[in-house]
Amino acid sequence: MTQIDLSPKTCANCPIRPRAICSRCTADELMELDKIKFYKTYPAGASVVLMGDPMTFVASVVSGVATLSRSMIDGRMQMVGLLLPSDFIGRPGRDKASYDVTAVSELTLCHFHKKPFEKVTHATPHVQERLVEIALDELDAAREWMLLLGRKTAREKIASFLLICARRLGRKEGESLHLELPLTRDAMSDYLGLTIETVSRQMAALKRDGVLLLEGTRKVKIPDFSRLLDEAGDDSDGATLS
Amino acid sequence: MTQIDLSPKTCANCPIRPRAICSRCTADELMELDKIKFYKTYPAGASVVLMGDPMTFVASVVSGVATLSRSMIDGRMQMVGLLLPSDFIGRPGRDKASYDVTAVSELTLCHFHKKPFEKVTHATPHVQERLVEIALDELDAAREWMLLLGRKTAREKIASFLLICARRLGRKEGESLHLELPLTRDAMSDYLGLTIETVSRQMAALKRDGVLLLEGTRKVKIPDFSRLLDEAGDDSDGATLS
DNA sequence: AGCAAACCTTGATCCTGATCAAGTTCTCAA
DNA sequence: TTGAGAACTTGATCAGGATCAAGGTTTGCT
Repeated sequence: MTQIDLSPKTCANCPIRPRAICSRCTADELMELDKIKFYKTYPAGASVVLMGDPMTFVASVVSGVATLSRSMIDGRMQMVGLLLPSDFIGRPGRDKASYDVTAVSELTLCHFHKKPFEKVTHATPHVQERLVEIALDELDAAREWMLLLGRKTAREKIASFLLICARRLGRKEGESLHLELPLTRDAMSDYLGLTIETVSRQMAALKRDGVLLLEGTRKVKIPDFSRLLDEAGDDSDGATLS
Repeated sequence: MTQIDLSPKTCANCPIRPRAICSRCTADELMELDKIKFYKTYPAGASVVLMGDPMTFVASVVSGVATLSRSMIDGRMQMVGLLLPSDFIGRPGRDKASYDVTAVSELTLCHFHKKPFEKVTHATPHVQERLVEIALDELDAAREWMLLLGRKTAREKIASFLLICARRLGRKEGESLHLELPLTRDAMSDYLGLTIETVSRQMAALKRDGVLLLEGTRKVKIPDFSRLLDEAGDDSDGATLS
């Protein structure tokens, strides 16, 4: 039997393997998945799929950042998903994209042809369970996001966004938390249902008030995490960093 | 073997049976589900579960209307889900509610104890598939809703809400479409991220402009469906009623 | 029928975030 | 190194929807 590489890098390529349930896949199942996968790299700004396109694959993000978005006929758009490395793209059982997928930085995806992927997963209960779990995670995120879009002030929206980023991308450095924003101000405005000017102004306000420090435009330091939690106005007791 | 009742009424009680895939459940599976189910009726305004509560059941709506909502410490809240008869409540594999569930009218649920429900579904691929499908449907709805919350004007929000209601609850009567709103103005404002006053004013404006006719406060007639579609500003080609 | 409470409407005013309009700072390629 | 375009900031003004306030209507209970 061929040796299977279970190192983190490979692990991240299989949408089923992340979050430590890799162990539940048999070597045969992993080999089967490895046979039907292929990598593809998109330049920053590239469109991966457009709403309505036939979806012939599922994929997982190897590196880079992608966004999901929906738009109106007149061009107004709203980001509805943010995809970071190890995140899953795709709707098993659906054949059309119901939103646009765009690379916001150079993006490498590990694709799986959809038909054979579904064949592999079809009869594998723990994989189906994992797919339910992925969908429920996304649903929770979407609903948290709805609260943000519907009821939060501009300042709270920015703070909430920083919080979300900090949770996934933040690194503790002594007392304070260091992170590199994955989005431009423009993309942040699409995320938060604001204009770019408001994003810029509120970032400046939070900086002025000592909630954050900026190094250049994308590098952010959070001196006091609980202060940021307050600013975000969240109810969730997520006082912890993963 | 006991006779199984496959009439629509019973069918709607099982979260797996709706949408015409009942046929994929064997008689044994249906019997197993029937053993672990129980009905419960909640008065209008009752809280079904609160965020953070342990969730010991999944359920499906038999009659009435329920809402999912999230709130902030200071009381601001956003509705994040609207549940009508045949809709599914519950997060298989999760043990805590991540939002509040409230009965907005008298509500009857068909509950299934979660543990045995998961046992029944665990080894049944077509049921797992159905659960993925349910979760993806909710996700699509949530993302559509995010576009509404983030980018639509008050008038567009109202029109979009009427559209959603019309699709699920509307009845053709000659040329025009008749429907009874499932929510009060107050609940509509929570749905749409508006205040009750704005909802009231925009309903009045749409009435004044001939987009709708009101009979009392909840009965709505849409004389021209395509007009409503325009007002909603949607991109989706959903020009059809189910 | 009569009353209270919930629900809804309408008006006046205010304020947050959008829009319009320059300017400044990065980034990166030649 | 320099120049061009992208990304970002800042200021002035505007407007959509929130807020405050009052009154009207419906519903349900006794």
